[in-house]
Amino acid sequence: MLTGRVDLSNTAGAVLGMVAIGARSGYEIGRAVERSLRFFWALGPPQIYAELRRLEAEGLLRGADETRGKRPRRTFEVTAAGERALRTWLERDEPVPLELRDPQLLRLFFADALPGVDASARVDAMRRRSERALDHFRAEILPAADGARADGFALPGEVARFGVELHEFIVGWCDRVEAELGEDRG
Amino acid sequence: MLTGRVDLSNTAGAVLGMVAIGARSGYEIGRAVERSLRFFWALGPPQIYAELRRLEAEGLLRGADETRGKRPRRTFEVTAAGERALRTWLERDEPVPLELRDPQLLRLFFADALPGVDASARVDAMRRRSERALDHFRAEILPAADGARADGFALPGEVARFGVELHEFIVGWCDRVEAELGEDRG
DNA sequence: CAAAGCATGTAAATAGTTACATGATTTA
DNA sequence: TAAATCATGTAACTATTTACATGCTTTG
Repeated sequence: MLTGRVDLSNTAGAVLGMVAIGARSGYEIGRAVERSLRFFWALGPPQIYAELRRLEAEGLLRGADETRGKRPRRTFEVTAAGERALRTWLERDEPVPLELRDPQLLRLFFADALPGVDASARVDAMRRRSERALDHFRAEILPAADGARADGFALPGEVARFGVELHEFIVGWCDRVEAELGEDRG
Repeated sequence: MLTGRVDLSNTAGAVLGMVAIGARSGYEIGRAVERSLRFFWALGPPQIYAELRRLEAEGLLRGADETRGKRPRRTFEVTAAGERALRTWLERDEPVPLELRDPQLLRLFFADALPGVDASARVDAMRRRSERALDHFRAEILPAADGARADGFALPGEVARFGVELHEFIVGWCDRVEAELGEDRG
């Protein structure tokens, strides 16, 4: 069907957007996701390939076969209809929730539901996680965002800095809470 | 089976934990979730009821029938095995990722993928969303956390303050980015 | 040339959401 | 007593993850 969806899902928007900024194959999209969207919109290979197939069937992407020997390979580009759909999705202004799903915060929430559970250990795990995340941002995501900036895309850099500052905020919060918990015990 | 799972899922831990801190029925758990976990671990009624059934079948919860007339109703309490499972889950120390899933940040990321898309409008939607969230925290979640504190549970309050400070951070970030975007245009 | 890892995907299972159904209780 | 809302769930659908399969390409 060549008319396409009017309302893209967020995952469809992410995949279409990735093709729009230059990722051609499922694999390239997967690589780009790992270096950019990953921390606020994770996508695994099965989702990417399934979405590519749907978007092509709807006429929002045009696929080309680049099979070599028995190894299948397919590359994509955005059609005019795809660009319209992407624009509509980008500009949509419904109230979208911030979906945070954090097992660590969940454990901390219940840490005093049972006697003898060490809340500080939960907070410490949270802090270490954000420190690891910061390493990853500095090693992978910020450099990739600089690359995007060189290609004329500025927003990936802003979003990457959001990630960095978010984790810095979490580290600071953990330090404050650990100090408080220490006082209560002391 | 009365042996129970060794490894609770996070959703199972959330439901079991809610019973442990005093929510007795599926409905009460749902209410409590809306006033506390919602912003970092959302759970709808179908998940809650399905999980209660599983936890009872595994012997981690003991259910009691309180049907009135034709209206079914079931209340629960944590068994000794349930308490052990909850403790194990609470103290588990695997590297759990921060799963952020934010359609707004996703749109902002791609805002310069197409010409003529207004990035400031995306940032503004983000800021308004966090302002609404802050209203909700002050009206619902912080008071509920104060209630929990009165019952001897301190961590829900800490976690609620995490939510407040997180959204304050986001509001500040949005203001900074909007200022930057304004400069670039001006 | 064997092993490691790069690249491309699929099938099956699990998790989560949406839409609905239904009865009890309170309120206008 | 009609309407609202409280309370309890189920069925069907959608999204996501896990585990696997397979063939190419590079490197020791």
